[in-house]
Amino acid sequence: MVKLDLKKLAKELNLSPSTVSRALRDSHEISEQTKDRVKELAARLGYQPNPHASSLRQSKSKTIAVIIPEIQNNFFSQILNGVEQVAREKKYHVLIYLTHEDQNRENEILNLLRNGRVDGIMISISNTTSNFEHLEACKASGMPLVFFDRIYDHIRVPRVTSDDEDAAFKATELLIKRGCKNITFLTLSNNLSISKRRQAGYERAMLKYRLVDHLNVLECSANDELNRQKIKEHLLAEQRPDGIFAAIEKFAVNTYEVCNEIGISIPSQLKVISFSNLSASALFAPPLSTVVQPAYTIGQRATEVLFKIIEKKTLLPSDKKITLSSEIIERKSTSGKN
Amino acid sequence: MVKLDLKKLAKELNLSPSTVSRALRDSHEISEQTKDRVKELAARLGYQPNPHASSLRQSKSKTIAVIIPEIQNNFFSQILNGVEQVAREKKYHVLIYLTHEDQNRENEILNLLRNGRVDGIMISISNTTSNFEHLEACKASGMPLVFFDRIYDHIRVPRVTSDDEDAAFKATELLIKRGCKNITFLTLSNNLSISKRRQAGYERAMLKYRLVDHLNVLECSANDELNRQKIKEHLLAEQRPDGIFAAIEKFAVNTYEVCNEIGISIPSQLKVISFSNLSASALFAPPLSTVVQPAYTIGQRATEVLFKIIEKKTLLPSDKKITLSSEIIERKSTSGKN
DNA sequence: CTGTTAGCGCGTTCAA
DNA sequence: TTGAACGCGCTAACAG
Repeated sequence: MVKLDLKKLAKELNLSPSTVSRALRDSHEISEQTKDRVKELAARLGYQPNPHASSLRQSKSKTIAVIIPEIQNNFFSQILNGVEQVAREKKYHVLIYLTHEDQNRENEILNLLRNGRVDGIMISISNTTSNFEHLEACKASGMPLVFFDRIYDHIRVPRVTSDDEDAAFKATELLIKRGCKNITFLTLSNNLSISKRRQAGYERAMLKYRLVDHLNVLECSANDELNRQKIKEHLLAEQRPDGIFAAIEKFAVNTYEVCNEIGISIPSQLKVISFSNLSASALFAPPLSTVVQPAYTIGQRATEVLFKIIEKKTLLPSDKKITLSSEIIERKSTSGKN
Repeated sequence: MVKLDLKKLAKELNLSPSTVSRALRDSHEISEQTKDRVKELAARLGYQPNPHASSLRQSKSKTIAVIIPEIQNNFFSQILNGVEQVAREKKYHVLIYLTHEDQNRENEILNLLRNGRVDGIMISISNTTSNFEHLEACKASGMPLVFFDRIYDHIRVPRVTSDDEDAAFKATELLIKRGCKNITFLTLSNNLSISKRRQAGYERAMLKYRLVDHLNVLECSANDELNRQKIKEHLLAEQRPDGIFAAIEKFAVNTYEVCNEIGISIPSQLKVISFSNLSASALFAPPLSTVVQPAYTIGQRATEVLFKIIEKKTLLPSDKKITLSSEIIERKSTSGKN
C-alpha cells in the first residue's frame, strides 16, 4: 500500500490539493457536490491526513497529556477512564506519563511537553515533589494546565478534587461513633495537598470529640515492607490504637496484613476505615469500610475544564475549583461497639 | 515567553540552523567546541525541538500506541506499567486507547493510527472482536504491530502471552486434588484466544482425571448484575458445582458476592480459584487462590519486541512468540478435602 | 567542519 | 467556487 496524501487524492479527483483539504474540513466555500466527491473517495481509500503536517501547520496537536504518580491504583485508573472518555468525544488523543512518585521524573516529563507535543496537561502531583518551579514554568508558558486530586495550592490553576477534609472528618467521626478513642491516621507524606486536607479532617473530628490527647499520625511510604514493620510496631506498642484511618488504600491493606500476622482481630480489637476505590474491598475479611472518591467523575470534569482552557472559553469561577463529594461506605471493619 | 526555534538559536550563536540542529543531535561532523556552545545555550534557554516538525521531516513520531480493552483491571494497569518503563528508556511517548471491549471502537482507533501518528502499535484484542480486517489492514500497511495477552492467531504478528493453557490445567488440577469433581469454568467469550486456551487447559485436566462427564462451562459477561444472577442460578441448581475456576478475576468476585448472599461457604462447600492480578485477593474472605500472570513482564517484553520491529532489527524466532509463565498462588479458597 | 537549499504534508493566504 | 503559492520548524542532501 503506497501511502496516501492530499496531492494524490487531488490528482485522482482532478482538483487542487487545497480544494481537497477544504472539502475534507467542510469549508463553506466548497460546493456540496465537490465535497461529496472528495469525501467519498477519501473514505473509500481510507485517507487520514498526516497528523504531524497538520499539527505543524496549525500549531495544535489534538493531544493532551495525563501525568499521574502510578497507574497501579484503582483510583488513578478510574481517573484515566474518565479522561479517555471526554478526550475521545473531542477527538483528542491521550498521552500517559507515570512519575512513580519521583520529582525528577515529573520535571523531565513536563520538560518534554514544553514544545507543542500536547495542547494541554493534566497532572496529579508526585508525593516527593517539593519544588514547584516546573509547574510554575509550565503555567507561565501559557500551556493549558489542570490539577486533579493532588494539587499545588500556590499556583492559580484550575483544580478538581474531592472533599477530602470533609470526608476524612466523617470517616474519623464514624470510628469515634463506633467506639474508638485511640485513632491513628496513616498518611503518605506531608507535602501532599490531599494528605494535609485529610489530616485536617481527622484532627477536626478528634478535636470536636475531645480526643486531642489521642491524636496520632503515622507516616508511611511506598514501601510495603517498611510500612508493615512500622504498623506492626505501632499495633504492638503500649499505647496501641483501637482505630485506624488510612489515607490510602495501600496502608489499609498493610494494616490487614499485619493484623493477620499478629492476630489482631478486626473489628473487635481494631476498627479500620480507609480511602479506597477498590471495589473488591467489600470482599475483604472483614469487609473494609471505605471512603470512595468519585474518581471517574474527577477525570471527566478535569478534562472538561482542560478543554475549556484549550478552546479559550472563559472559565466560570465554578470551573476553577471543583470539589466533588466522596462517599463513605460502612462495612464490617468498623462495626460493633468495641 | 516568546517561543524558541532553531533559527533563533542559530542567530543567537551566529551559526546556521542546520549546524545547530546537528550539534544538538550529536552529529559527528560538528566540532566538540561548537557542540558545547550550542548545547549550553539550548539548555540555558530550555530549547525543545518542535516534535511535529521533526516528526514530519523524519517520518517518525517517537510515539507508540497501546490499545487495551479496559484500564480498570489490575492486569492491564500492570501491563501499562511495563510498557511505560521500556518506552521511557527509548525516549518514546505512549498513547493510550481503551476499546471498552467494543469492536467498533477498536476499528476506529486503528483507523486513527493509520497515518504516522505512531511508530508502532501494541494491542490486546477486545472480546467482541470477531472480524479481523482492521488488524490485517494494519499489519499489511507495514505498521509495526505486536499482540499481547489477547491475540489473534491467524495473523503473523509477534505475540506475547502467558502460558494460559498450562496454567489453567494446573489450576483445575489443584481443585481436583483438593477434592473437587464438579468444576465449573467461568469464561468470558469464546472468541477470545485466551478464553480458548484457558478452557482447553481446564478440559485437559478434567479429561486426565476422568471427569469429562462433569465438564461445565458458564459464559459470563461484562455485566456484574447478570453474572451474579447466572452464577446464583448455577450454584442453586441440582447439579451444583463443588469447584469454580474463573478465567477472569471479575467472575471470582461475582462468585464471592453470590456465595455471601446465599450463604455458601468457601472453601467447605465450594472451592474457588481464579486468574487474577489483584494483590488484595490475599485479603479476601477467604483468601482467594489465584493464577497470577506476569503482567509487568508481558508489557515489557511486548514493548521490547515492538521496538525491535520499529528499529528494523531482525526478529529471532524466539521474539515472535513469547510465552511467559504464570504463577499459581494457593490460598484458603481451595483448601481442605471438601 | 559548516552553510545553503530544498522539501516533509498540510492549511491558509491571495488571486482569479 | 477553485487554484497557486507560501511557510509551519526541522533535517538531509549537497556544497564548499
